[in-house]
Amino acid sequence: MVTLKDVAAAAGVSPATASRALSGPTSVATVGRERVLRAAAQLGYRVNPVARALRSGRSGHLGLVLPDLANPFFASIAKGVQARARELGRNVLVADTEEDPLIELDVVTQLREQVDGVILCSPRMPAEHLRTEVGAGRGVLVNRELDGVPSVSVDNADGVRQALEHLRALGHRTVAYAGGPASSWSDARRRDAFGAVDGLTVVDLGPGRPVAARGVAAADLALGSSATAVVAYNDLVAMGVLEQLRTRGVRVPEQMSVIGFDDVPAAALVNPPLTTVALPLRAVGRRAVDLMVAAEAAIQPGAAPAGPTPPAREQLGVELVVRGSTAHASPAARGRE
Amino acid sequence: MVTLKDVAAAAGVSPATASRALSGPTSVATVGRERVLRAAAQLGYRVNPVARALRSGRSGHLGLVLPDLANPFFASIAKGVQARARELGRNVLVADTEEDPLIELDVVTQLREQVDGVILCSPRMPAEHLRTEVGAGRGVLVNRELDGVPSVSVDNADGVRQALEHLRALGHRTVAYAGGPASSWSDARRRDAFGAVDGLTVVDLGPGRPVAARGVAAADLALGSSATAVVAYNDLVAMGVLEQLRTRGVRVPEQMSVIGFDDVPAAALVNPPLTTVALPLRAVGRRAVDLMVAAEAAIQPGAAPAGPTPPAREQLGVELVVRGSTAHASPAARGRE
DNA sequence: TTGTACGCGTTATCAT
DNA sequence: ATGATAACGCGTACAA
Repeated sequence: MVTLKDVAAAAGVSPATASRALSGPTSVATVGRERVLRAAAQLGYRVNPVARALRSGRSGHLGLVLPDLANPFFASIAKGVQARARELGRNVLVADTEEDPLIELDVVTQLREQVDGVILCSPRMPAEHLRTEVGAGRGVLVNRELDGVPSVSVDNADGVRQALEHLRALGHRTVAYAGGPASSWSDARRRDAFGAVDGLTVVDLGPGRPVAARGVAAADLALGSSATAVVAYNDLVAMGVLEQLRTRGVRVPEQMSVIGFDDVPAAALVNPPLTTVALPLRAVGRRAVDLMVAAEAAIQPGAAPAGPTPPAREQLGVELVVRGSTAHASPAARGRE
Repeated sequence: MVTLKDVAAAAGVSPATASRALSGPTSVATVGRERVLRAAAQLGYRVNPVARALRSGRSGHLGLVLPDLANPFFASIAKGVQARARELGRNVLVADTEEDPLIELDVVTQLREQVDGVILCSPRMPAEHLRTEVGAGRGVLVNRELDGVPSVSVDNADGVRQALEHLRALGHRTVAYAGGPASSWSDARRRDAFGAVDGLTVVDLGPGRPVAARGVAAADLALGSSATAVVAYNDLVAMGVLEQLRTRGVRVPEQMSVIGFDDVPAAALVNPPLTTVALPLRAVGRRAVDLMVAAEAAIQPGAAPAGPTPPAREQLGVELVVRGSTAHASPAARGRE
């Protein structure tokens, strides 16, 4: 293993100078810097990140905590985080909480000390824990907002608005909402948005787990109402709705329209292809990384302490993708019951 | 930050004794150990992993390199790796290579120095690079085997056998195979297995990218042959086949049977539900971690150097999950052309 | 069994 | 601009 000392010796300077030449844009004589860089390349020197971390207190690692890696929703975010982190030359420590708030707290506590900052996806833990764990520039929230903590989320309200606008233009007048988990921050935002439309009657199918089975149950509830369209919490639930409607002999979209959220890859593969609100998940992940490094930077230097920039709270735009699961509300549909 | 020195002071012992009391089962007086442990708990002491890493040369981190986090196949493996690592109190550094062999090599090189060992999923890089990068107990291969490197994979041949056995029992005599990437180690194993059956004619649809679009093309090829069933490289390809058959007005499974590989979550949600060879991906991830820590352990102590255990090469069992996309080969099917 | 002292590789401080 | 020196927190050889 070739160390900084070796490089310094080869370049005929002190380790301190070698460090400066390699590390930062600090003041180093151009000529000396040249010699150091050449010596380093010559010897194949690579800095020891552990030693640097011990001395500087910053490992360069980012933490990513999410409820379920196998959920394509979080996988997409993770992918965005990965990509951006790689561009920035930083590594990512990933932890899966299995959707368990206790594991979540545990994992964050443990991870926090190994990384410079942690990106927390759809955290289920209560606000007070959240603030103590990732407050003070040590974390970024995704899909959740909290005073004093930077966050990036999607414009849930606009997604709902677009979906309802689309349905209304198709002649629908009564729409059912198959909501998500009661503890979901995103679901709460969407529910608010549902209340804000006029010209449409909304049937609340209640909260539920974000899985296909919940969609199966929701479909029957929707059939029992006068709704001609169902908006689901996410694509998985929407697929459950689709499946049950088929089982019941109800044709989609002729007799019932269905809209999902997320636009996971499978959404385009089901029959009929799912109309859904596409969320820019990769971009969410990328932005989260950017906010995280910005927050780190804001900690370090003696930046204007009087007016510290308030934590950024970003909201990314969403877009309705119209596929085959929505159509005009037909007389046949209304005549169904 | 409370350090070991603080604990030692509080317990009235030297840092060395405190270290011994906390670290290993080394010789420490029972009474002193008690005092140290209590002081540590009292002060909320937590070892600094970075300092420990610098001293010991081992970070406790595991590296996980995979082609695509958004691919449910790899996401499942990652999930298994996560879970097992957590049980063992180890963290996981994940890197996504975007299916690019160049990025893969780059990422592995860079990650290798930050972790104790790296788990390499479905590596696309050539064998010689592989051996230099992860040889000598520094890595574990998943879905690829190589002399001298521990690995864990699934029993591809048996999966093919089960699928063909199932089809033969249903009366099929000619089966098409929509293979995967030419560079895929798994695909090569499956191809071998196809050649080893008798009583069945196999139509090779050639290699292709493991995406739905490839399945669409493969479906047309299959229809142009005398095959009454299609086996696909993975579920995504199988879903593409399903989609195109529907477009062509060919009923599944009545006129054509379809079998996938992997059993991703979406496989049960398509119409008809996909019969597929389920791979124990979570278990694969877990075993990979176990092999990795075993390999580390084999490096450390002065274990029998004469007979070093040959690198483990594990193969996990697979299971055909029969759903709705396979049925008896019918006269109607044969009369189609 | 316990304490002292040193080193892991790097960077920050303080002189010069 | 550069060099000597200390320190980050921990583990361990050596001495007691």
